[in-house]
Amino acid sequence: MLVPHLKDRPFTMRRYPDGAYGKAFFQKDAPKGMPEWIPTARIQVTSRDKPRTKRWINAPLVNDELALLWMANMGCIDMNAWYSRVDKLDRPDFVLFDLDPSPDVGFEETVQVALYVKEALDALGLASFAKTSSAEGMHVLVPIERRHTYDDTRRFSEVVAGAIARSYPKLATTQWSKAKRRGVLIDANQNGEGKTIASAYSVRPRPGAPVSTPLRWDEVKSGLDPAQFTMDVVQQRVAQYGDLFEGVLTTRQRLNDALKALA
DNA sequence: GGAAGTC
DNA sequence: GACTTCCAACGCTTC
DNA sequence: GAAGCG
Repeated sequence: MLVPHLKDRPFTMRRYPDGAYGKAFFQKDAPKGMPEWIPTARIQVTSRDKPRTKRWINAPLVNDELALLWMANMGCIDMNAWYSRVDKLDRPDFVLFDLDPSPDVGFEETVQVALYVKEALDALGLASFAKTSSAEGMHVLVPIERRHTYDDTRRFSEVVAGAIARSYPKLATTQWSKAKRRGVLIDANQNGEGKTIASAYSVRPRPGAPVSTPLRWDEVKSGLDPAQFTMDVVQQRVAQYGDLFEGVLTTRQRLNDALKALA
């Protein structure tokens, strides 16, 4: 279920060599010694040194279960990949609404904001898909045609997030600075080239090992508990429902009309 | 966890 | 030989 | 414009 959501996307390894609670580090350039049967994409990324330079890296592509197993064996727990695929790196497959509760609110409020996001997207005629992200957060994905740029998707999510924050100021915010933030952050800034998201069905390195779990929208309601989605529970869900995120990979929607309606 | 750089 | 460091980087605010 | 930060 997991592999299709990683297929052909530059994969950023997040390794926990000392286990889920030890020090972790990111590694986007394929380590030497990675077997040749794991394909790579030669891509250019910006480095963080003072004069921002571009450098070429070999990004691993987790395209089958054996590659996924190899990553797990390298200490990867959450599986992080780009929003776009290697054949069109600058065209993301979806817009992400990353919902992150501040310390003053919890999952209950996050669920409510997720419903507001869906409501707004429904009004724009856009189908969306929800999953738990970590212990407290939610991800709402809007699959799109590969015609829009990351700049398009970021501006779109900014507009939608801003509208929701203004409509529900007690509950939702776009305030970046943590000190001034109250309520659930709708983080539009997570839409950008080179940014990654923990995929559907990723296990999180947290107590209880919760899984980022695709949900039916009718499950997104008061009382939903993200901690209930343990690995065995999610395996049962997959057996019962199949991949609730299949639509993310198959739905193609145009943002233009929605953007126009907002302009 | 492992390579590479520093003493 | 032992110890340390490196394995990412966006776009906002701030100075 | 560089640096700090979530």
